[in-house]
Amino acid sequence: MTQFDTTYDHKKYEKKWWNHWKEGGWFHAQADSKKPTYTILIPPPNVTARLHMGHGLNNTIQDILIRWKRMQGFNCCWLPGTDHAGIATQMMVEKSLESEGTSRTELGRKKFLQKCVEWKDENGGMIIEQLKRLGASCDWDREAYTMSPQLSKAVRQIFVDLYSKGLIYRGERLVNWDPVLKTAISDDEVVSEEVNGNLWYYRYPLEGDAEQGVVIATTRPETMFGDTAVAVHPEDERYKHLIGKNVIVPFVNRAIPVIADDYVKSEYGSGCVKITPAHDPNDFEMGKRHDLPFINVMNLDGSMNEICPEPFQNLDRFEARKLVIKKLKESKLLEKTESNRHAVPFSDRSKVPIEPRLSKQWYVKMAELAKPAIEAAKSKELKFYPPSWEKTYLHWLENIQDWCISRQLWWGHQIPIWYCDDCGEVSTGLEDPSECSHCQSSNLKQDEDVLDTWFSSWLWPLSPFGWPEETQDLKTFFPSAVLITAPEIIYLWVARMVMVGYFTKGALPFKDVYFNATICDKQGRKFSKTLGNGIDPLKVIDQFGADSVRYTCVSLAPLGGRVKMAETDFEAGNKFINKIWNAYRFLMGKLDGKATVASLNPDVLDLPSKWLLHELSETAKVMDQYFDKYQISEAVEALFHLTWRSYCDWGLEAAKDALDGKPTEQREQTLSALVYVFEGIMRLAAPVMPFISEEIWQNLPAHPAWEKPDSLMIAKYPKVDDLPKFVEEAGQWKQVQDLISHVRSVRTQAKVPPKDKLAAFVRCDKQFSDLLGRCEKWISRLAGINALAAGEGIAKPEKCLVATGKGWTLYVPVGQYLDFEKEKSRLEAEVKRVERIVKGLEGKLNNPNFVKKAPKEVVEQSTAQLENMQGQLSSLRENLESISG
RNA sequence: GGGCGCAUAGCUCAGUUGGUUAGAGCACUAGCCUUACAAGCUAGGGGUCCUAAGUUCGAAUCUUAGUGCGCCCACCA
Repeated sequence: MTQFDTTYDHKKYEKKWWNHWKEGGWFHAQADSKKPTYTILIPPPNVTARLHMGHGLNNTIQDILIRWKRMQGFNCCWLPGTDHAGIATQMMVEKSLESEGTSRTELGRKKFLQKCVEWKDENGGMIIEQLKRLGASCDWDREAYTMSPQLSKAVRQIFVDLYSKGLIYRGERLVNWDPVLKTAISDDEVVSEEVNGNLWYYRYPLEGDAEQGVVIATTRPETMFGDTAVAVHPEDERYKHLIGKNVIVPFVNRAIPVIADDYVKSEYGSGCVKITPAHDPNDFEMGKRHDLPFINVMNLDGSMNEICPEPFQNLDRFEARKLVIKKLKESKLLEKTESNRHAVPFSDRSKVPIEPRLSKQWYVKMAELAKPAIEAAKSKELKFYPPSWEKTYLHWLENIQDWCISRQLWWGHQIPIWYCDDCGEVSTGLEDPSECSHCQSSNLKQDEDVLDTWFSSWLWPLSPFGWPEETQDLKTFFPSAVLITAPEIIYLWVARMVMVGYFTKGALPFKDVYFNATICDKQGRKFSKTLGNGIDPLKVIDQFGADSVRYTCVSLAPLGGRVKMAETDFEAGNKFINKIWNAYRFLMGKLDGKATVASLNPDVLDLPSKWLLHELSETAKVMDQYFDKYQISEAVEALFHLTWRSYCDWGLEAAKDALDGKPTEQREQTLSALVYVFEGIMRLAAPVMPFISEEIWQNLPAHPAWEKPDSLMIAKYPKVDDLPKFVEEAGQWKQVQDLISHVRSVRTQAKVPPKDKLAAFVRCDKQFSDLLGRCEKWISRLAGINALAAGEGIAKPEKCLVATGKGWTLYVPVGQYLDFEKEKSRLEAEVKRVERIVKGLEGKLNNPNFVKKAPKEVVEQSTAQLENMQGQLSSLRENLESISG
């Protein structure tokens, strides 16, 4: 006993078993294996990322499924890797350059990219090491990276394939222009801030009749030189008569049409809005809808350009705004000024408002690609867990917009497009072209932009396995089994992988998509850096151990949805681990150094042992069912119940009787059953809690019914068909358990000291009294009974408490402890409860429609139940009368 | 504003095609240092299954409306 600590110390074992697994090579999947394949692709974290709780949950779920399938004999490949994360990495590197007193533009593109590579080598991929602490059994030999030569080659290939099929085109779009940095920035670098501004109302006179006109309302009067329409709601009575006519833009004296569009809100402002398609995202959309001209009125630095009239030219946009208002006042066109608080997009970098700017971008045509992806979901070939996400997925795909794949960054895959200075045409190809494919000129310039990071990660099911080459890896590991990811990226990533899967291979990249829960704090707020409400997984792994963290995460998290988590929750996992450890200590103590135990012999095994064995097989069955449906938290709960409630609370307690005695065959059999079931529990627990289960499993004596490979992670997962079952005996023991619970309850009610032994009398049929006779030693030990009498003719003794169950009435004489008043009120409440049930059942059975229409089994069940409850009721009444009288 | 979803014990949630007395974990209460574990054992209290109407022999479960909440997308000139 002394060789075991009273608590499990994870620090002693985690490193040890991790190394054992690594040395065993069991993480690695063979491409030429004869076993069935099971592949999961890790959602590649940003190479800049640090492990957070969301990763913790997401990867624990993946590891559980992988370990479960591996133990079931599958050739499991869990592909790890990272994403080059264009924006995030570039921002990190720029930050460090800033601290060195230099900048991206100063270094130039080539040197900057060099810096990015250096940064990645030094700081990147830390999350990969952190995943190992969690116990993630990834195929580490296959670790992939979206900027590696292999994956970059795949990106190039898919670009060229799509281009050659006419699915990539160049189009115009508004980008977020930073007038200080004179560069476009990504959406992620734009922060929206509330500012106090004004809403100005001013008049645009009607063409040919300056007396008439419309009053528009705007927050950005300086863009008026780029106006190409004025829009009103089609049903707005105030303006209906003007639709189709022209108004004059003041100062530039340009005629623009009044158009009708649903987008306009009659009740906002004046109900009339100026449209500047080149300087506002909504106006841009409307410009496209109505085929309006796009007029850019600004220079790259945000000053007004030559299109604007003389006094405004070269003024900064905010100076121009002031002057516009001044001039409008002078011209008596300004009607009124309202203060207006509204959101303005700011550049996160330079802290100035961004200016939407028209520019050429590359797009992927999505409509055709989406078709098979839609079909896959509709036909249920592609399934979502929980299924409610299917609608979201379909809604997006059915209204899909073309995908803008160019990003104004340097870090990433530079767009493989070359512009010819001579003929103006573009060239592309798998190799960098040395001459224009149209005019053979060598005056080529590559597009400055890079591809969206998702344009490389949508190939994740393919490129890490060697695509476009038809490698053995690709043949074996594509498609994967299930994708475990966060619902936020259903469009960005999930749907796109499906589309490219069909485009390249004509197949789904995965059949199941599981969305894990979002982790929140106890107030239901998402974990976020800015709130600082997150839990650091590494900290809790240090404190409680990886097994505790894994167990707690999945037990708290239902499929989908949200999980409210606090650091104290991990104590629950820790308690469970400790319980397992102590069961192990107890068992090892009783085994007394034995290296092996006897084979199970059903002829000798006692009733509680058979029940426990049966519980194991039942749990193995339901856990498989839950895992199959990705209901991890339910599966883990079943494991908890088996371990704690069944094995420890009942199994070990009942076994003490045999274990305390001399070394008989009975004792050997009880030990055999305990070892067998405990090993079964370790195997069931291995996917969830790999470290403690491995430590224990390695030390358990060999049981003839379990094989013993080099590691639990490659041992056979318990299969319900192979496990012993004792349906009848299990049912019998459950009846005994029920009786024991009632005796304990009665004792507590009478406040009988736990150490005092009592007698018990049970009125029941012969079958049940025989059963009780066989179980007397356990009833005695577990219920504190020193004399048991059971049978049909048992009379009610004096001064006793009574309890009823299915087919039996229990009398426990409690003598001095009996409090008549209390017992009377308890019995009255009990009688009332049973009466209510009886009444309900009678009502049901007296209803001719019920008897006529309900299924036969339901009617029979109700009849039998009524009989049972009536029996209980009469026993209770009898006792109540005797106590009252 | 558009789309989707949720509402069951104090909290987090199960409840499988409508059918036993609606369950679990945590929390709470009481009694126990019973030699594996006080990070424990035993027992217990606690629910008009959001509201209203409907379908049905029968509704937590199905339908409709209302209320409250959440998520995603788009955001107001």
